[in-house]
Amino acid sequence: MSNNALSISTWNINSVRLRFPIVKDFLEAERPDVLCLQETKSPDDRFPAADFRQAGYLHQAFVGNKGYNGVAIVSRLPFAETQAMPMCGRADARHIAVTLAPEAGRAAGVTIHNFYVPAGGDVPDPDLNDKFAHKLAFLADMDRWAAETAPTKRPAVLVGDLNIAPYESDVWSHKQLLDVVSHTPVETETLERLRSVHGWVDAIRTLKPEPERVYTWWSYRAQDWEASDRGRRLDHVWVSPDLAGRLASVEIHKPVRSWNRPSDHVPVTVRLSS
DNA sequence: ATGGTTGTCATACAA
Repeated sequence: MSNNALSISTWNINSVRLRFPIVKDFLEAERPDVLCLQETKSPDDRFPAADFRQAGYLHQAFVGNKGYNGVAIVSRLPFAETQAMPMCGRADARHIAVTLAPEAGRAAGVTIHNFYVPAGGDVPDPDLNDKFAHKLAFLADMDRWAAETAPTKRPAVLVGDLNIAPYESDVWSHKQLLDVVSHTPVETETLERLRSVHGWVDAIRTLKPEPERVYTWWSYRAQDWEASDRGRRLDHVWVSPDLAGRLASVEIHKPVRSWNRPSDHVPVTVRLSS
């Protein structure tokens, strides 16, 4: 029997229909048990469900909108239940969760939460920028949700594009990004409090501790993303304390950023041992 | 200081 009880990949795909070919290549290469996607940009009736089934991912949960937002979880392991929460009172497809069924073996009963936090626009002032106000309200909603449901009291994994790079070594220049949305103190402190107060363990930083620089996103706007290497760690994997001892590996799939017609985010894979 | 790119949908807007 494999010592690998559960592998989960998370990836902001920036249009699942446009990028299905590279998603398929990724699944064939890595074969994660579960793939969590953000920014699918697809209404539910146009989600490529049959394509994922053909790739072996029979179990699916997704919510989407036409042209924006959207999250999905596709899996080789069956679900006992699925849930999509409206955040900030809006049904705008920024959260979906599944709990793995008894047939998932050592991974049975693990709940996987997939979040897509609003990017927040350009101006880091909630009074001047509604999108930044929405981002802060979304984080407050996540805090409320965690306080009310205590997700880390049970085996749980939280993944997604949280659109915040919390630590100095999560960005190419801490000093130059202090006023840039994704790395402002109000965001980084709020995210760190949200994570730690509710008992989540940062899986990426557990296995790749500071001060190693870790990025999961590189802008489309660089002439040469790899040469300039102005990245940020916007994508996260958090686990509940009872799973922290089972963290086997975390992989940032940086080469995927150079694949044909890439997303600006790369996939991240976490593996839990039995 | 500014603009740089991408995807979607319709030619603006969000990221």
